[in-house]
Amino acid sequence: MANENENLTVRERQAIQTRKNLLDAGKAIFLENGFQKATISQMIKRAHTGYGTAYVYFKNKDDLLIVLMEEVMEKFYQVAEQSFEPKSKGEAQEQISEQVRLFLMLAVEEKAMMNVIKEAIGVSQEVEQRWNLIRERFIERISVDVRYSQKKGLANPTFNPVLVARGWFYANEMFMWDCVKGDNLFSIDDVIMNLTQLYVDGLY
Amino acid sequence: MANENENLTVRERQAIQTRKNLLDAGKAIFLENGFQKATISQMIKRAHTGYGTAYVYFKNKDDLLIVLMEEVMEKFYQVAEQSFEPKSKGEAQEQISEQVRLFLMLAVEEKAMMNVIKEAIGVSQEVEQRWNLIRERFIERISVDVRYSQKKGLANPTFNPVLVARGWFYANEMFMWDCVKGDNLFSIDDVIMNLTQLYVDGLY
Amino acid sequence: MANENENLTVRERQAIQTRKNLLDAGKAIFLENGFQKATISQMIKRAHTGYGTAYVYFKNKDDLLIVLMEEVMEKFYQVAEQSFEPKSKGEAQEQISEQVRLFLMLAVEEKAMMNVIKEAIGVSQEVEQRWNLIRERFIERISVDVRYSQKKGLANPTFNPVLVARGWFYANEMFMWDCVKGDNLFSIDDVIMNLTQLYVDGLY
Amino acid sequence: MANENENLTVRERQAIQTRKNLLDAGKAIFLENGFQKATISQMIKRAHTGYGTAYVYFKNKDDLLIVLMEEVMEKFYQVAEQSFEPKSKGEAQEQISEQVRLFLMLAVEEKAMMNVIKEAIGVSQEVEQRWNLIRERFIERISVDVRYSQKKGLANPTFNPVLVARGWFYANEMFMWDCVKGDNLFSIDDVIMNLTQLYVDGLY
DNA sequence: CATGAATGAGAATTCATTCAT
DNA sequence: CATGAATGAATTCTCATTCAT
Repeated sequence: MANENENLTVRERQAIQTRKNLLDAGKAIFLENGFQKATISQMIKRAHTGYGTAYVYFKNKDDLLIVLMEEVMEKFYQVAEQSFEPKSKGEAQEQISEQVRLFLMLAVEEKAMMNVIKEAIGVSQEVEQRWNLIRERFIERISVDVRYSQKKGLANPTFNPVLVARGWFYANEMFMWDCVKGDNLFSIDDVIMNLTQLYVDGLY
Repeated sequence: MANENENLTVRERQAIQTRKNLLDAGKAIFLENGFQKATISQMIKRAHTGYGTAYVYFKNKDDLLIVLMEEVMEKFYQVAEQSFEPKSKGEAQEQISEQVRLFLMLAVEEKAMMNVIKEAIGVSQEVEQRWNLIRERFIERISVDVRYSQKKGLANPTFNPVLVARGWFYANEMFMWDCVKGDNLFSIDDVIMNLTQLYVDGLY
Repeated sequence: MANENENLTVRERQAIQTRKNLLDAGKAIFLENGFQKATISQMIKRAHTGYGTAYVYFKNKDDLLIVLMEEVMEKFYQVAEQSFEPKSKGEAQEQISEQVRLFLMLAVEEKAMMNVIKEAIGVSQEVEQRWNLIRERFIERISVDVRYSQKKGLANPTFNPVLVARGWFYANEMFMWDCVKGDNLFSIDDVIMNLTQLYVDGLY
Repeated sequence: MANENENLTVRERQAIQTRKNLLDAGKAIFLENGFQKATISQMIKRAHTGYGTAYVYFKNKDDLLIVLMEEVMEKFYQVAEQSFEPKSKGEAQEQISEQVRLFLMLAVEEKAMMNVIKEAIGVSQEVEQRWNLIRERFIERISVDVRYSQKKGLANPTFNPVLVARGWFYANEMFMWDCVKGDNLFSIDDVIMNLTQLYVDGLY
């Protein structure tokens, strides 16, 4: 506990704090202005650091957002990582349904940040690449679940798990962006029900 | 003499030609440099017109791309507009499969232009909005097909046609961007087969 | 018809004027602040043009200075281009002496600008290259004179005209920079006398 | 000799080593990147020292280069300091010729470093001043030689030794920079021969 | 002796767009 | 219908140097 800090010199602790200040300030500025309009100037001003300091810790604006993005996505990973060991089609549907709900809810909770991220994905090569990595991680996890269900004789074994996982995630991701955008044309529950049912009916 | 009419006609013809030159030059420049790096300068230079001329025909760079985009999407609309009146689940699967194939093939054919469009969607509000409109048009058309199948007793009537159509299109669209990106991890045929089967098995 | 031409000419005339304004302003700013400290901002401000305008006419600060430099060097070229057709060693010494005098006088006259140029040569690759070109032009001209004297039997024919011309110009150039620098340790007349005598005694 | 080090405390020895590391690293970095692109960062990294350490030993980047420059110039001084006591014009020409050869050869040997120095002279006031000092030292030495020859009745006594020495060194210096630049348009031997002959024929 | 976190000045530059001709 | 000279906003990112530890 206290040991952790004892291992660090005063200098190191200050450095960590400075980085954190920058991250916090960056997040606030991004949320206020969006990705493109946000400037490093604003951030260092709010973090009470010097101009060069930001560049000690982050290569540039994109880089800072990526760190923030990973932080947010951490929560999503936890949802994706949930154990999935259904014993029947019914159980599968229930669990998948629940996972989709958590996924969308999380997105809605982090709505503001997700919108910044979406903007950044379109604008910054680097951020887009990072998002693709994140996506692949989700798809990979879903593939495992599909394979599990196939092995257990619950899911149609003729499907290619990777392609199914990919298609399934794509639909979810796009609905997620819809939810985040805010002009909610549909109830989230309707989306979940229809989406899951179609998937489960098709796959299982 | 019919001089006046002929003069007007000549003028009109010149105008049409100028517009076409601009469009052709614009397309070439977009394909060479991508959306952001492309400049109006380059375009008017290649079209052998003056700076201001481009603005006679197009509101701005985004506007020019949108015209180009609509031109390309016209072909896609034709695929979407194909009659869909299956008499059995088998026929449905066959027809949907074929439609997906045409959709993806078209995208691959127009690969270069689709990549420019993708870039522009991320960067330009206007283009993004236009793309959303295009997307809605596709989804609308699919909804009609779903409803038809439900009415005919082929498709599960408990599904919300709009949500199903949307989810289905989202998956297709994302795979389309994958195909267009070029690092083809999967065979298009595998994608089509798995995607269609899952959809048809789930819906019908 | 004539009107159209006049309109075009008006435009062109304005453009030429704008360019001239920029050049004049640029020169003034360079003289006031030196090469490195001078900024395009200051120049456009003094020329009463917009920021972008400067970049319509000049690629960058270096480019603008090069134009100014060529303007100044034009006067030097005229000295170098003077006819040189001595009939005796005495005449040669007299003419060379006179040329060196004009060369150094000119440099002293344009002292301020020459100092800017010297600074720029050290700092900007482009300017340095341009200066090398200018130098070669002088050396080339001197070579011609040396060859003339050799042909006339006045100068020692065993010397390589190009190398002699180069060495001779180098010494002159360096003394020129000394004169321009201002801490005149020597009288210009002494420099001319000694330099020319050594050269003429050696070569003729 | 080894005593010198034995007299030093561990601390002092470490300090000397650190300084040497910095100097070596600095030289390597300068040679790799040129003067302007070289950064202190790179140097301290390669020398395995901390940021501040470099500033314990050197006032700044220019200062470090000056130390390196003096080291290189030391060899040149030795050439300049060679005894010069010719008994005839022939001997003078021979000795001067040899000195020029050594001078140019040395420059070519240290080509890489000389190029860095040239860049630095143009960019840094401090380095330029130091170079001027070095130059004066050479000129001073040559003046002594000229005076010696005049006293011995070998050289024309009407010449101002200081001005002759200066002109002579200027020509040599400039040819030296040419040799160092690398696009060798002339054979070094031709340069030496022509240059020396002109000088000796003129002066003696 | 050694360190390294923090600093901050500041000039260049682009290109879509306008509007007078 | 066509032109093209003029505009100008606004952020980036570097790196030598300092000084508290």
